[in-house]
Amino acid sequence: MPESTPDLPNARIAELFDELGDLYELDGAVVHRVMAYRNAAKAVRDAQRSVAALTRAGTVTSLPGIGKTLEEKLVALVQTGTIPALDRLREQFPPGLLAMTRLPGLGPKRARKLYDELKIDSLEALAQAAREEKLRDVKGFGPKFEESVLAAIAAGHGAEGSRRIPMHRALETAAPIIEALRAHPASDQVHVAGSARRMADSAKDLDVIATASDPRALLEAFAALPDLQSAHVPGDNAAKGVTHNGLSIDVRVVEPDQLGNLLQHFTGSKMHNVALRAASVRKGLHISEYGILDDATGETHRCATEEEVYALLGLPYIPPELREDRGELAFRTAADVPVLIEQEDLKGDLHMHTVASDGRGTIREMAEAALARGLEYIAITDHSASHGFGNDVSPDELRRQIERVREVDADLDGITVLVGSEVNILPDGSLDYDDELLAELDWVVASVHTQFAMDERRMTARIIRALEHPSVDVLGHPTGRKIEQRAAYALDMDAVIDAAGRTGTFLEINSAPDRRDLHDVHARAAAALGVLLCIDSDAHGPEKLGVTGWGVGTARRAWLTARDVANTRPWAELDQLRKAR
DNA sequence: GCCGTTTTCGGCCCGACTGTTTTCAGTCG
Repeated sequence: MPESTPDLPNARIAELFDELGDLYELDGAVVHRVMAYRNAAKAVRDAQRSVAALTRAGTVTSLPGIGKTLEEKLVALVQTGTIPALDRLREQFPPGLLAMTRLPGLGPKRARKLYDELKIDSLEALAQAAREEKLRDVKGFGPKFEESVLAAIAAGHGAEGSRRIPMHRALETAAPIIEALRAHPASDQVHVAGSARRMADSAKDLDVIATASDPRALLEAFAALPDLQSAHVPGDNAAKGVTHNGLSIDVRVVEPDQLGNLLQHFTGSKMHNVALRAASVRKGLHISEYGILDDATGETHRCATEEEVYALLGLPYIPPELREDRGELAFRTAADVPVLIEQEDLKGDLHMHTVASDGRGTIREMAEAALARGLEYIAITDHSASHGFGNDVSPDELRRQIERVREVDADLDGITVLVGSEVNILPDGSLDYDDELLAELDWVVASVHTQFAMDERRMTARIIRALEHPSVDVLGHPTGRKIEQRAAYALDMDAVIDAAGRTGTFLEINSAPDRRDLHDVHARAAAALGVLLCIDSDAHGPEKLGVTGWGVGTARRAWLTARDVANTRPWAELDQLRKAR
């Protein structure tokens, strides 16, 4: 029997559409055709079900931005594993040309010109030509360009995978800078906008919007900060700096009566703004970062707050985390906007480690820290026996751990301390403690920690088998991805979500800031099918319990309310909701 | 290439900066 080929993941299909867009752009296609591919890539990336499956079912044109032509390309992709137009374009344009377009200041039009006139088809060839001062011979290029191109290549621009950094790292880097801006006597309001405000996974750069009594003084003070490796203040309302670890920070100072316009504009996302403007043009309103121009009156309205911006456009306030053009523009009144979960809604934390495995705190230290944070209950879930890092918790050791947890629980008032484990899901889907021992635990997280390279069919079967185990309460970090570091393992998430719903198993939103796994698209899909999520810290020390803010950020991006998250409930109530043991 | 309170063609978001121009296209956010 022929091995069934697993479906291409949506993320992969989206990459192919993005690549098609890039290649058509090099090919000189009209911008709107290129945009159509980029829109389609976004639609695929945001789709909550398998796009390959939708294609087979003949319903893929129900996705926004997928029409007849793109459906044909998807059909070819699903049936043959390839898109003829993509193969043709790849033959026509060497991959180095795409790398060139990733350099700042060099886009597809100019890259194509260099390719046509000087046969330059790679970063290396480009640098060589710049050094030999040959680029200036091409009309539209000059010595300045040769200089900047060499600097950009030397700085590592254009290289694959060097473009985004995980959001928590960006904010750690920026924190002292933001603090300095807030503390400066000339500053009034200082807001972080951009992807950071939307709680995205990663950042390309950071946008800061401020109001100030003396804008110039604030910008000069920013540029002089020792945290910056270089800075540039081109005028009285903006500055750009680069930190020593390469993070770009853009600061804009604005009049207070335009703060709403600028904050809205620079919070994005780009796709949200594009869609918002397109919808507003139909009402005779033109949005820019400076105000809203009304065709009817010829007046430009300045807005001090974002609430005013959205109100003028006939929309309720849209929380930043929802501004991704994933349906939020359909809201008509405030009642349509989901009441998003907040960190304060979390009553418990059901995944954390102690010195028994690879954590740094004791059971008591973790419990006291959780109590101080206002949590009503926690589960101590050290790694299981076969883990291979930290201390292995043998079955006997786990029995002793149960006793230790019971003692702390009895000893501490105001918090319930549950005993659990983060059990490994072995390659065949079995767990590495026996069923009797697992049944003694209050709470079981099951996670994959080995053999990530398994093919999709086997990995999906492996995880579903674990979900079917009567003692497994929640699937830990369901996809294994690490932001900008490690891809998710091959997994049929539709099938996993279905199995979670069928077995009554929860799915975790692991809050470790380099994981945030499940990520928002899948978390939203799970909640839409009634599967409950658990937002856990996976803390390896008492000071890390607060990372649930990252998980909550992901949950908010997934449109989740407190009801969608299991551990917003008191323990007694949650206990009733989980599968029968 | 998509899509329809501008419905099957002709639109498709907005403004600033840059380097190279002598009036602007390309690029960026």
